Order: sequence, then structure tokens, then C-alpha cells
Amino acid sequence: MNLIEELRWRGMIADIMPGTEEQLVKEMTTGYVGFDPTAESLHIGSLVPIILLVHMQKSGHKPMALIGGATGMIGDPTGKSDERNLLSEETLQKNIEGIQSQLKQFISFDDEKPNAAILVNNYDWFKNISFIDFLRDTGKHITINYMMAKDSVKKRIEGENGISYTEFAYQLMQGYDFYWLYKNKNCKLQFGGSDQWGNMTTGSELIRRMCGGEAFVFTCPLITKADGGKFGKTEGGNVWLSADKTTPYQFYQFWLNTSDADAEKWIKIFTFLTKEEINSLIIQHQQNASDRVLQKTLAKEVTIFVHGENEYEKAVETTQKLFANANAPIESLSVDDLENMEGVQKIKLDLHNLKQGMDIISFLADSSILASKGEARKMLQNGGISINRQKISDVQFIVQNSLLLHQKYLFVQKGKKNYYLVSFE
RNA sequence: GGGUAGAUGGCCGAGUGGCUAAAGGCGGCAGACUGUAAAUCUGCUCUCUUCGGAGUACGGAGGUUCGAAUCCUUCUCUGCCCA
Repeated sequence: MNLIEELRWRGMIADIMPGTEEQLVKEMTTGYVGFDPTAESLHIGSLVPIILLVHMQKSGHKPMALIGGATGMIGDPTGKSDERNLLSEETLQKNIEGIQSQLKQFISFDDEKPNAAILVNNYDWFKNISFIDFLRDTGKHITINYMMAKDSVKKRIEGENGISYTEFAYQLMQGYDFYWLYKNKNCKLQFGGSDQWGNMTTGSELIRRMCGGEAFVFTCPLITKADGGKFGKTEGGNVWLSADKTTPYQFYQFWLNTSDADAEKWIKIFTFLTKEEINSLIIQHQQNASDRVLQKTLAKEVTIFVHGENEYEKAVETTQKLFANANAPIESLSVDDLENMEGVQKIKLDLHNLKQGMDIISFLADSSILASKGEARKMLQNGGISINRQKISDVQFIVQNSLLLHQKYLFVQKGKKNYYLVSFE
């Protein structure tokens, strides 16, 4: 199966320029995808481009990751209704370094292989181009009419807040990237999310007009959720690839909580399982949806891909203790169990607090499980708090020594999925 | 430069002197149901609170008034039209 066929059955091709498949069949092709250095760590939104790079490499082509050090200073207007704030150079630098080190984890940059991945930063070529040069050499080739016809620009021109010249120029910069890579790195392919189609075709147009070359693009559908929500968001905000920002347990949980409607689609996109494996999982799932085979496999594969086997096993173990045995008496958890569960936030309080007993509201606020006493009260009244798996709804409840597990711990739940282990010392 | 329409809570959007911490929707949180789902239903959603209240808030600054998101002055920003 060639690359495009492979991506097609996985539902990863949204738009593709005629001739792309032929080019990929003809020879080893260098293809690139861009990463925006808008944050220090990549989040799961960037997982799709990463996976595309991996597929490229697997099928024998040469993947290239471009970090938008220069374009990040301008801001892509795509999908934005408002002008963006510019990032400081310092922040950008930090972000670029963070992203670079993460990418190395997923694709092989080993120079030995002919199709080793390459990492480039467009700041390296943009820093030497003067404004005048750019206008004369590049701007001259593309008409404003052409640029304005792009959806991303059109929406902003028709929208309420307009678009600055700076952001308008963005597509020309991205286009130039493609041209530069074509010229200097023999890169003939660009891919990315389907919202990037406009920016990407500007690049291939530039290549045609500036040097008569032929370069191709294809896009991958943007990941959407069946319920219309934003992909990659959870209670705590973004789901990051870095374990410091999103623990492997939380990461695992994110995928495990995939809805049925999304699971079939996502398992094709986010895992490298074969067509046969996936089809058989889908059949299993249809027969008995409550087993959630699709979700479990998806979560497993992606967690291993990002965090490795060890972290995956720990995440599963914690998951079992927290959920599979959720009705088991709390005493069944040993000190080791309590101390080693990853998805549980650990809080220490002074044992003296308990001498006279502590009212539940102060306890929740002081331990910073809730941000304030007012919030603690509301959460209690809503029935959202459990201590040692017993729901507490009495606002007057007093926390006492006698409640402590192993003479030391309180196991607190806020809602269904937030766990805290408070130890008194 | 001239004209004109705007700026309201995370977002959208109503409100045009007191009944307004500000309708409604979205989003978020929690509960019920369940499969740790989806859909649905219910409650909460400016901050703090001794749950009695208190404080801050309708682009910024001044003013009128017993009282302003609402009226006046001025500044800033944005859209659109004309030059």
C-alpha cells in the first residue's frame, strides 16, 4: 500500500492536489509540515501532523518538520476572528527549543538512513531577507486578488475586526517557506490540516511562478468531535504531550473517554494498527459497546506512542484502582496503592489541624481542593464531594482523626474524575 | 480628513436613568441516568463570605443626578461609507 492509499483508508486525506500520488510513487519525496511555536510544548492537536510525518518515514519518504520561528512572529490569521497578540522573541525561542526536543521523540533523525527526518526553522532564512527584497522577489509574483480569495483572509475581510497587513502577509511567508525548501532542500510536498489548504497552495503557486517548478500538497481533515466540542480540550484545558503538563494518567484518561461516535474515526488516525486489526476491533465494539474495546485500544496505543509502555501500565493500574473497583471499600487500598497512584493529586496538611476536628468547608479550602470557602460550600451542596468514597453533602460536617485511612490519609473526590490524597503529618 | 455605527460578564448577545450582578444562548463545573460514554434532564457559573451580607463590574477619564451600563464632555480602539 502506498502512502496515499494508506492515509486514505485511515480517513486522513481531506484535499489532495492532482499528481501528488504519482509523485510519491515515482521517487523518494521530501515532504514537510509546519509547527507553530505558540506554546512551549506540543499538544495533541499536533499529534496528527506528527503521525503524518511518521507515516511518511515508514513508507520510505523523507519527512521534514518546519518550526515557524519567523512565521510565529507574524501570526497565522487562519481560523482566527481577531488579530492576534504577537509573541515576544524570548517566548518564541523557548517554545522552539521545547518543540524541537519533543519532535525528536517521534521521528528518526538518524543521519545514517537516506530518509532521515530533517528539522528546519524558517527564521534561519527569513532573518536575512530584507523587506525590500521580499517585496521585489516574492510579493511581485502573487496578486492581492489571489491572496484575498483565500477563505482565511476572506473571512477576516468580511468579518467585524478586519485584518492587519501583517497577518495578511502571513500566507506569503508560508508560501515562501515552501519555495525555499523546494529550492534548497528538494522538498516537493507540503501537508497539514485542511485549514491550511489556502496557505499551502499559495506555496505551490509561488514555486510554479518563481521557478516553474512543480510541488504538491495534501491536507488532513481537522479532528472534530461528534458533539461539536473542541478536540483536545478537557477539564484542565489542553491535553499536552509533555508529561509535566499532562500526566500520562490524564493523557490515558483523555483517550479512554472518547465517545463511541469518535472512537472509530480516531483509532484509524491516531494509531498505527493495521486495517485488519482495526476492523476486527470495530466489530467487537459493535457487538458489545460497553466493553469499550475501541477506546481502550486507542488509549493504549496513543499513550504508548507518546509516553512509552511503562507509563501506560501505570496509568492502567491507577485507572483500575480508581474506577474499576470504585465501589470497593476504601480500606482495600493499601498505603502503597494510595501513595503510588498517579492520577491523584497529593496534598499535605498539618496533623494539628485535626486535633479539634476541622469543618469540611475550611478543610476543602485550606487543602486548596477548592479555591475558596464559597466554592467549597457550593460544591458540597451540589453533591460533588466524597471523602473516602462516602458522599458528603452536609455543610457542617467535621473532619476528624477517626476518618483517617492508615492513620494518615484522606481520599477526597471532587466530581467523578478528580482525586486528591490528603496526608496528615 | 469628513460622515456613520459600535465597544456589555470566558464568548455571542439583550438592556437605553432606580425593579440590574445585568435577560437569553453558547461554553464551563456539578448531580441524575449510564459504559469513567453520547443524548437527555436538573442545579451552579464576577470575587470573598461568619451564608446575614460585603466588594468589584458594562472600553478609559471626568461630569450631571438622591441614584448611571443607560444622560453629557473628552480620550482610546474597531467596523463601514466618502475624500
